[in-house]
Amino acid sequence: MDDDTVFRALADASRRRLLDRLHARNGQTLSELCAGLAMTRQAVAKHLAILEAANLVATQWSGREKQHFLNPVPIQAIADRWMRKFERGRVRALADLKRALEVPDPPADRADAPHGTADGD
Amino acid sequence: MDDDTVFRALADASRRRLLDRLHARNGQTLSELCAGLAMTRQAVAKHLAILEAANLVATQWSGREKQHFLNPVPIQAIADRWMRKFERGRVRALADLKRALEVPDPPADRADAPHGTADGD
DNA sequence: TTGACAGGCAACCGAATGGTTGCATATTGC
DNA sequence: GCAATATGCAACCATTCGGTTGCCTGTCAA
Repeated sequence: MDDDTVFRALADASRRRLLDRLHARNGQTLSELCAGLAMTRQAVAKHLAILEAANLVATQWSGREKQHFLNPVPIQAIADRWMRKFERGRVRALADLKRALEVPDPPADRADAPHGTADGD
Repeated sequence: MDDDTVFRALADASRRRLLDRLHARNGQTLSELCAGLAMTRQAVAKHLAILEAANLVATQWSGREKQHFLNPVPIQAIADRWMRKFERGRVRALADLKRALEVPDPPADRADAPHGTADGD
Protein backbone atom coordinates (compact mmCIF):
# COMPACT_ATOMS: atom_id res chain seq x y z
CA MET A 1 0.00 0.00 0.00
CA ASP A 2 2.55 2.57 1.15
CA ASP A 3 5.59 2.42 -1.09
CA ASP A 4 7.67 4.40 1.34
CA THR A 5 7.13 1.92 4.17
CA VAL A 6 8.24 -0.91 1.90
CA PHE A 7 11.32 0.96 0.68
CA ARG A 8 12.34 1.81 4.24
CA ALA A 9 11.77 -1.76 5.36
CA LEU A 10 14.01 -2.99 2.56
CA ALA A 11 16.70 -0.45 3.37
CA ASP A 12 18.20 -2.53 6.16
CA ALA A 13 20.51 -5.41 5.30
CA SER A 14 19.42 -7.48 8.30
CA ARG A 15 15.82 -7.26 7.21
CA ARG A 16 16.66 -8.21 3.66
CA ARG A 17 18.53 -11.19 5.08
CA LEU A 18 15.44 -12.17 7.04
CA LEU A 19 13.39 -12.05 3.87
CA ASP A 20 16.03 -14.18 2.17
CA ARG A 21 15.73 -16.69 4.99
CA LEU A 22 11.98 -16.83 4.68
CA HIS A 23 12.37 -17.18 0.95
CA ALA A 24 14.60 -20.18 1.58
CA ARG A 25 12.16 -21.68 4.08
CA ASN A 26 8.78 -20.20 4.68
CA GLY A 27 6.81 -20.25 7.93
CA GLN A 28 9.73 -20.07 10.33
CA THR A 29 9.26 -19.02 13.93
CA LEU A 30 11.05 -16.14 15.61
CA SER A 31 13.54 -18.45 17.36
CA GLU A 32 14.32 -20.21 14.12
CA LEU A 33 14.95 -16.92 12.37
CA CYS A 34 17.22 -15.83 15.20
CA ALA A 35 19.52 -18.82 14.85
CA GLY A 36 23.00 -17.88 13.74
CA LEU A 37 22.38 -14.15 13.63
CA ALA A 38 24.65 -11.84 15.61
CA MET A 39 21.68 -10.12 17.19
CA THR A 40 19.39 -10.40 20.14
CA ARG A 41 16.02 -12.07 19.75
CA GLN A 42 14.42 -8.71 20.51
CA ALA A 43 16.33 -7.04 17.72
CA VAL A 44 15.13 -9.68 15.27
CA ALA A 45 11.61 -9.31 16.60
CA LYS A 46 11.76 -5.57 15.94
CA HIS A 47 12.94 -6.16 12.39
CA LEU A 48 10.15 -8.65 11.81
CA ALA A 49 7.64 -6.15 13.18
CA ILE A 50 8.84 -3.60 10.64
CA LEU A 51 8.60 -6.15 7.85
CA GLU A 52 5.12 -7.04 9.04
CA ALA A 53 4.10 -3.38 9.12
CA ALA A 54 5.30 -3.11 5.52
CA ASN A 55 3.17 -6.12 4.71
CA LEU A 56 6.23 -8.02 3.59
CA VAL A 57 5.61 -10.84 6.04
CA ALA A 58 2.40 -12.17 7.52
CA THR A 59 2.31 -14.00 10.82
CA GLN A 60 0.28 -16.88 12.17
CA TRP A 61 0.18 -17.96 15.77
CA SER A 62 0.45 -21.67 16.35
CA GLY A 63 0.27 -22.25 20.07
CA ARG A 64 3.15 -20.39 21.63
CA GLU A 65 4.98 -20.16 18.34
CA LYS A 66 4.62 -17.38 15.83
CA GLN A 67 5.18 -18.45 12.28
CA HIS A 68 6.33 -15.95 9.68
CA PHE A 69 5.35 -16.09 6.06
CA LEU A 70 6.84 -14.14 3.20
CA ASN A 71 4.55 -11.93 1.17
CA PRO A 72 6.26 -11.19 -2.14
CA VAL A 73 3.51 -8.90 -3.42
CA PRO A 74 4.84 -5.53 -2.16
CA ILE A 75 8.30 -6.27 -3.52
CA GLN A 76 6.81 -7.05 -6.88
CA ALA A 77 4.67 -3.95 -6.64
CA ILE A 78 7.52 -1.49 -6.22
CA ALA A 79 9.59 -3.34 -8.80
CA ASP A 80 6.77 -3.01 -11.31
CA ARG A 81 5.36 0.33 -10.33
CA TRP A 82 8.47 2.32 -9.51
CA MET A 83 11.59 0.67 -10.84
CA ARG A 84 10.19 -0.35 -14.14
CA LYS A 85 9.75 3.19 -15.33
CA PHE A 86 13.52 3.64 -15.14
CA GLU A 87 13.91 0.59 -17.30
CA ARG A 88 11.85 2.29 -19.97
CA GLY A 89 14.00 5.40 -20.11
CA ARG A 90 17.15 3.43 -19.53
CA VAL A 91 18.61 3.61 -23.00
CA ARG A 92 17.96 7.31 -23.24
CA ALA A 93 19.36 8.03 -19.78
CA LEU A 94 22.54 6.16 -20.58
CA ALA A 95 22.82 8.04 -23.85
CA ASP A 96 22.45 11.37 -22.02
CA LEU A 97 25.08 10.23 -19.58
CA LYS A 98 27.53 9.18 -22.22
CA ARG A 99 27.00 12.32 -24.28
CA ALA A 100 27.56 14.51 -21.23
CA LEU A 101 30.75 12.69 -20.43
CA GLU A 102 32.16 12.73 -23.92
CA VAL A 103 31.36 16.24 -25.07
CA PRO A 104 33.45 18.57 -22.93
CA ASP A 105 30.72 21.21 -23.00
CA PRO A 106 31.96 24.00 -25.32
CA PRO A 107 30.73 27.09 -23.34
CA ALA A 108 33.10 26.42 -20.48
CA ASP A 109 36.72 25.80 -21.31
CA ARG A 110 37.62 23.77 -18.26
CA ALA A 111 35.81 20.44 -18.37
CA ASP A 112 36.69 18.14 -15.52
CA ALA A 113 36.15 14.44 -15.53
CA PRO A 114 32.71 13.59 -14.17
CA HIS A 115 32.37 12.21 -10.66
CA GLY A 116 30.26 9.22 -11.68
CA THR A 117 30.83 6.54 -14.24
CA ALA A 118 28.60 5.71 -17.16
CA ASP A 119 28.81 1.98 -16.55
CA GLY A 120 26.87 0.79 -13.53
CA ASP A 121 29.66 -0.22 -11.10
CA MET B 1 28.40 -2.16 -6.71
CA ASP B 2 27.24 -2.13 -3.10
CA ASP B 3 23.62 -3.17 -2.99
CA ASP B 4 23.19 -1.85 0.51
CA THR B 5 24.24 1.67 -0.47
CA VAL B 6 21.72 1.66 -3.29
CA PHE B 7 18.91 0.33 -1.08
CA ARG B 8 19.62 2.95 1.57
CA ALA B 9 19.78 5.68 -1.04
CA LEU B 10 16.40 4.64 -2.35
CA ALA B 11 14.90 4.48 1.13
CA ASP B 12 14.22 8.20 1.27
CA ALA B 13 11.19 9.62 -0.49
CA SER B 14 12.89 12.93 -1.27
CA ARG B 15 15.72 11.12 -3.01
CA ARG B 16 13.30 8.98 -5.01
CA ARG B 17 11.55 12.16 -6.01
CA LEU B 18 14.86 13.61 -7.19
CA LEU B 19 15.42 10.53 -9.31
CA ASP B 20 11.92 10.93 -10.70
CA ARG B 21 12.75 14.52 -11.61
CA LEU B 22 15.93 13.50 -13.38
CA HIS B 23 13.98 10.80 -15.14
CA ALA B 24 11.57 13.43 -16.35
CA ARG B 25 14.39 15.74 -17.46
CA ASN B 26 17.98 14.64 -17.37
CA GLY B 27 21.03 16.85 -16.81
CA GLN B 28 19.45 19.34 -14.40
CA THR B 29 21.55 21.54 -12.19
CA LEU B 30 21.31 21.73 -8.41
CA SER B 31 19.28 24.94 -8.48
CA GLU B 32 16.87 23.47 -10.99
CA LEU B 33 16.40 20.40 -8.87
CA CYS B 34 15.75 22.57 -5.83
CA ALA B 35 12.91 24.47 -7.48
CA GLY B 36 9.58 23.86 -5.81
CA LEU B 37 10.92 21.58 -3.12
CA ALA B 38 10.25 22.43 0.51
CA MET B 39 13.90 22.06 1.38
CA THR B 40 17.09 24.08 1.52
CA ARG B 41 19.54 23.91 -1.32
CA GLN B 42 22.03 22.30 1.05
CA ALA B 43 19.54 19.57 1.95
CA VAL B 44 19.03 18.80 -1.73
CA ALA B 45 22.79 18.84 -2.27
CA LYS B 46 23.20 16.29 0.50
CA HIS B 47 20.59 14.04 -1.04
CA LEU B 48 22.28 14.32 -4.42
CA ALA B 49 25.62 13.47 -2.83
CA ILE B 50 24.09 10.29 -1.39
CA LEU B 51 22.61 9.40 -4.76
CA GLU B 52 25.97 10.06 -6.37
CA ALA B 53 27.75 7.87 -3.81
CA ALA B 54 25.29 5.11 -4.67
CA ASN B 55 26.17 5.64 -8.31
CA LEU B 56 22.57 6.49 -9.09
CA VAL B 57 23.50 9.87 -10.52
CA ALA B 58 26.62 11.09 -12.24
CA THR B 59 27.61 14.72 -12.32
CA GLN B 60 29.27 16.94 -14.85
CA TRP B 61 30.58 20.44 -14.22
CA SER B 62 29.71 23.00 -16.83
CA GLY B 63 31.21 26.30 -15.82
CA ARG B 64 29.73 27.19 -12.48
CA GLU B 65 26.86 24.79 -12.93
CA LYS B 66 26.82 21.15 -11.95
CA GLN B 67 24.63 19.00 -14.10
CA HIS B 68 23.14 15.78 -12.76
CA PHE B 69 22.51 12.71 -14.85
CA LEU B 70 20.50 9.68 -13.93
CA ASN B 71 22.23 6.33 -13.97
CA PRO B 72 19.54 3.64 -14.14
CA VAL B 73 21.96 0.71 -13.94
CA PRO B 74 22.06 0.18 -10.16
CA ILE B 75 18.27 0.26 -9.95
CA GLN B 76 18.08 -2.33 -12.67
CA ALA B 77 20.75 -4.34 -10.90
CA ILE B 78 18.96 -4.73 -7.61
CA ALA B 79 15.67 -5.30 -9.40
CA ASP B 80 17.22 -8.13 -11.37
CA ARG B 81 19.62 -9.52 -8.83
CA TRP B 82 17.64 -9.26 -5.62
CA MET B 83 13.97 -8.69 -6.28
CA ARG B 84 13.64 -11.09 -9.11
CA LYS B 85 14.31 -14.12 -6.96
CA PHE B 86 11.17 -13.35 -5.00
CA GLU B 87 9.26 -13.33 -8.24
CA ARG B 88 10.41 -16.85 -8.89
CA GLY B 89 9.14 -18.22 -5.56
CA ARG B 90 6.15 -15.95 -5.63
CA VAL B 91 3.49 -18.51 -6.42
CA ARG B 92 4.80 -20.87 -3.80
CA ALA B 93 5.10 -18.17 -1.15
CA LEU B 94 1.55 -17.07 -1.74
CA ALA B 95 0.40 -20.68 -1.53
CA ASP B 96 2.20 -21.09 1.79
CA LEU B 97 0.60 -17.93 3.01
CA LYS B 98 -2.89 -18.92 1.98
CA ARG B 99 -2.54 -22.40 3.40
CA ALA B 100 -1.32 -21.04 6.73
CA LEU B 101 -4.23 -18.66 6.88
CA GLU B 102 -6.89 -21.15 5.93
CA VAL B 103 -5.87 -24.23 7.86
CA PRO B 104 -6.30 -23.32 11.54
CA ASP B 105 -3.25 -25.39 12.45
CA PRO B 106 -4.59 -28.63 14.07
CA PRO B 107 -1.99 -29.07 16.90
CA ALA B 108 -3.09 -25.91 18.61
CA ASP B 109 -6.79 -25.41 19.18
CA ARG B 110 -6.81 -21.63 19.27
CA ALA B 111 -5.96 -20.27 15.86
CA ASP B 112 -6.18 -16.52 15.70
CA ALA B 113 -6.51 -14.54 12.54
CA PRO B 114 -3.10 -13.70 11.15
CA HIS B 115 -1.76 -10.23 11.45
CA GLY B 116 -0.98 -9.85 7.78
CA THR B 117 -3.11 -10.29 4.73
CA ALA B 118 -2.46 -12.62 1.84
CA ASP B 119 -3.27 -10.05 -0.75
CA GLY B 120 -0.62 -7.41 -1.03
CA ASP B 121 -3.03 -4.50 -1.31
C1' DT C 1 35.94 45.29 -11.76
C1' DT C 2 32.26 44.26 -9.25
C1' DG C 3 28.08 42.27 -7.98
C1' DA C 4 24.98 38.53 -8.66
C1' DC C 5 24.69 33.67 -9.11
C1' DA C 6 25.91 28.49 -8.43
C1' DG C 7 27.72 25.65 -5.45
C1' DG C 8 30.70 23.66 -1.39
C1' DC C 9 32.00 23.13 3.56
C1' DA C 10 31.24 22.76 8.43
C1' DA C 11 28.90 23.02 12.61
C1' DC C 12 24.88 22.22 14.85
C1' DC C 13 20.16 20.12 16.10
C1' DG C 14 16.15 17.13 16.91
C1' DA C 15 14.24 12.92 15.70
C1' DA C 16 14.46 8.38 14.07
C1' DT C 17 17.05 3.96 13.97
C1' DG C 18 19.22 -0.27 15.41
C1' DG C 19 20.41 -2.39 19.21
C1' DT C 20 20.61 -3.76 24.17
C1' DT C 21 19.00 -5.29 28.97
C1' DG C 22 15.44 -6.59 32.17
C1' DC C 23 11.21 -8.31 33.18
C1' DA C 24 6.41 -10.05 32.30
C1' DT C 25 3.24 -13.41 30.01
C1' DA C 26 1.52 -17.47 27.78
C1' DT C 27 2.07 -22.23 26.25
C1' DT C 28 3.99 -26.80 26.45
C1' DG C 29 5.70 -31.16 28.40
C1' DC C 30 6.92 -33.88 32.35
C1' DG D 1 1.67 -28.05 39.25
C1' DC D 2 6.08 -26.62 37.56
C1' DA D 3 9.96 -25.74 34.86
C1' DA D 4 11.35 -24.80 30.35
C1' DT D 5 10.28 -22.62 26.12
C1' DA D 6 8.47 -18.83 22.95
C1' DT D 7 7.34 -14.43 22.74
C1' DG D 8 6.04 -9.55 24.13
C1' DC D 9 6.78 -5.05 26.34
C1' DA D 10 9.32 -1.06 27.97
C1' DA D 11 13.09 1.61 29.04
C1' DC D 12 17.37 2.99 27.70
C1' DC D 13 21.58 4.08 24.71
C1' DA D 14 24.70 5.40 20.85
C1' DT D 15 24.64 6.44 16.21
C1' DT D 16 22.75 7.91 12.05
C1' DC D 17 19.77 10.88 9.41
C1' DG D 18 17.44 14.70 7.44
C1' DG D 19 17.58 19.26 7.82
C1' DT D 20 19.05 24.00 9.01
C1' DT D 21 22.12 28.19 9.39
C1' DG D 22 26.32 30.65 8.36
C1' DC D 23 30.07 31.49 5.69
C1' DC D 24 33.43 30.79 1.89
C1' DT D 25 34.88 29.96 -3.09
C1' DG D 26 34.48 30.14 -7.91
C1' DT D 27 32.18 31.78 -12.24
C1' DC D 28 29.60 34.75 -15.18
C1' DA D 29 27.88 39.17 -16.98
C1' DA D 30 27.24 44.17 -17.03
